[in-house]
Amino acid sequence: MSANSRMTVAVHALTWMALVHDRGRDVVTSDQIATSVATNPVVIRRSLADLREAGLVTVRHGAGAGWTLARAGESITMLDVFRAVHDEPLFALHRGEPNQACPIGRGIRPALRDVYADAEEAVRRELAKVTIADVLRDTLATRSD
Amino acid sequence: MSANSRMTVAVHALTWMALVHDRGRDVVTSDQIATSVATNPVVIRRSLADLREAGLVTVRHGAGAGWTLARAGESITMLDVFRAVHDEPLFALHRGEPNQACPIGRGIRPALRDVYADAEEAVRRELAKVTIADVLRDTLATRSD
DNA sequence: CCTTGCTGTAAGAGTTACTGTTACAGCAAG
DNA sequence: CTTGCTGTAACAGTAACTCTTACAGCAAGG
Repeated sequence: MSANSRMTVAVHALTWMALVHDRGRDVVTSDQIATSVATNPVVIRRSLADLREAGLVTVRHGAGAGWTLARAGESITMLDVFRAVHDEPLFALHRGEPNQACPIGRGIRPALRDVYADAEEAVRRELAKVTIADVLRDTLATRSD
Repeated sequence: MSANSRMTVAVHALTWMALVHDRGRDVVTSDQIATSVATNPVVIRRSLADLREAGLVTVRHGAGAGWTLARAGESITMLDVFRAVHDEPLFALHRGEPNQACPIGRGIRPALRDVYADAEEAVRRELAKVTIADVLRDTLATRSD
């Protein structure tokens, strides 16, 4: 049950933007962020598009275009990012419909949905405790990988 | 960040085995389980192989071969199943190494690892609260899907 | 022994999702 | 109008998973 790295890329971008903001610059380009993440600018733009839809960043077009944090890093939580990039649940139910002639096949999906919902809610509670500012602080406090 | 359904299949199999056990039968075949899950017996055998390695089920070979719950449903938690089938973390870090010349690229991975570890621990705590017997009860209490 | 029925596992096809990349139209500041 | 960056489509490459077929291995019971 592996996961993609969209969450990681989005947090990386926001953390980088928060650092740059602290240093006095506000508008940054996808190219600059891509350099820090070491990926293609289009990947970053796709990620920032999700964050823009969630209201976490704003974009400016035309000459001198680029991205800006919509809120201070202290008020953006990991949960905000999770909500912005995650569409699918952490745990998947059966791919195909189980045998409805069997009592287990008939009733297990709602039962599992409840369990999975509780587990996912626990994740959300945990992610809500951490802000981009926290991640930035921890990131700068780290010396090595 | 979708997830595969290995967890769901494994829980389905165990729940079905618990029901059958309550009805007096102990040894079941992958073919019978596959009928309830509505999939191929090999998929079930692969899943049960994980559960066997985790000590949750035992297998018998030869004629009259089949699978048996190693413990009562009351003492098998969703966390046990999670541990048996999950090798990868819920949240993935960067696919490629971020730019080490950048302070964010250098320090963000350990920072994220901590956050992700806390979130995953929250999931484990939640899954530890639910047993196969609980799932069986909820499943049988459900009338429709 | 030897038949029988199921497990264990390899191998391959089909599907899906994501990443990385190229390409190009659109936009607005100056 | 020039310029630089965004927005997005399109496509290739990769990886994981499910499903299926195929077949060797094993042990209980005759």
